[in-house]
Amino acid sequence: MESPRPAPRPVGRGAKVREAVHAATLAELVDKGYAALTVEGVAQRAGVHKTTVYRRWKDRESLLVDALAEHLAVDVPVPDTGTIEGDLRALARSLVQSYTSPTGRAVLAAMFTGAAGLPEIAAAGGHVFRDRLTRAEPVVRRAVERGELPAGTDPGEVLKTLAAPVYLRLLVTGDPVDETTADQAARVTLAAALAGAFVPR
Amino acid sequence: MESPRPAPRPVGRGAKVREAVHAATLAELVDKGYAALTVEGVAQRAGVHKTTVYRRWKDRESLLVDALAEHLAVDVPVPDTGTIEGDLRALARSLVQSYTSPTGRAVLAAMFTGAAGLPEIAAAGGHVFRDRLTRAEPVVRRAVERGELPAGTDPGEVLKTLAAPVYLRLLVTGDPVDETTADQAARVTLAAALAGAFVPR
DNA sequence: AATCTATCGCAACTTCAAGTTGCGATACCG
DNA sequence: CGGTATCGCAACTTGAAGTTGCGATAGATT
Repeated sequence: MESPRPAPRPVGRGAKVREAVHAATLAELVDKGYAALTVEGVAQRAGVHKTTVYRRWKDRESLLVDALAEHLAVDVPVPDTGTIEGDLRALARSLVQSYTSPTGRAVLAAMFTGAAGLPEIAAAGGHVFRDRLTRAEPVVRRAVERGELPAGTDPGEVLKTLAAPVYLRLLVTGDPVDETTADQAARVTLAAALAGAFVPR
Repeated sequence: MESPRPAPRPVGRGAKVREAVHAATLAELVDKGYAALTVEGVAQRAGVHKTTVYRRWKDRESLLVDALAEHLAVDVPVPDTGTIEGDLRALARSLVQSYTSPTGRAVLAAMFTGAAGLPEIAAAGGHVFRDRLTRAEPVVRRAVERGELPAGTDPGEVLKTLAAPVYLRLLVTGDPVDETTADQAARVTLAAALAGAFVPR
């Protein structure tokens, strides 16, 4: 019990600045892309001076990591439709949806195709993926318990197979991605799972 | 029949310079990565002056595109083992192998995770993928003709499904990629194909 | 309402790589 | 052995990253 105010003045005008800069960062990411994103541009869009940005964030990378982390800090609900087919479809469609908005595309590009050599951002991307995958694993486990899928089916492998075609199109081929893509991914994954292709030999 | 020498002096010492700069570009890509790749660094490693590089290539992007294109201009043999299972396995293993060398990783990173906002490089990456996919389509068609796979099976979808897990691990999750990954991808793809999951509804 | 203090705006600065230019030197081709 | 294209070299411009010191401002405290 040193002082009655452990936080001297953590929230003042600073909160608004922080928010404005985050929003401006994502907006610039959408407009210009990662390579052409400049701190001065972000600052101007946020109605803030460049030095203010550098006082709150160490460098451009820290700013990016912070903005992306905040944008990704949304809880994605895990479906439970009662059948594995419905759940896989819902998961795939949810994945597609999160990357079809302009902001979603920009965030994806920044995480996986923009930040080469920036370990923190790449790590953040991998972490987000792993986290969502872990949270979705019960979908597969429930299906195994219901007897829909063979015992021993590896949840992680199933979900990676579900997500892989979506990321392939987004990052590699550049093909359009829509609900059809999601449904086809679910169809393929379900067929393979039913055939026991995800049970370790 | 204007002049007996349509090419005044296209190949002189220039060829050696070109080769040296290409090699140095890939080497720097491996050592420093795309973000930290500087034209001056490439020039020094190639034993050449910076201006010489700029005389042959318009800018850093052109240099990258050229070096990557040359590195990727190798004909990948299309397998024909007699069974679709053997062919899929061979294709997947070949894909894995091409990205497990240090140079392979560096090239992959430059194409898909390094050159955001550099349309030419991204387009080159997509083009390479599409080309190899087209050249591998006969593998699926032969399997359909042999009666191994259902009639109407979409070759492109099969091959994308085969490649997708490999790219997912390389670009998104960062999981290790080896023959096991390739074999599992082939296993899953084959199971789905046998179940008719690649026949348009 | 007056004041105190952390935060912000501003301008000037350093550093570094991209890309350019002009000129002198050199290596290749005939 | 001479001619010409190519290369080395040095000096330059440009633009963004990141830094520093000082004066101005807004928020919380009394």
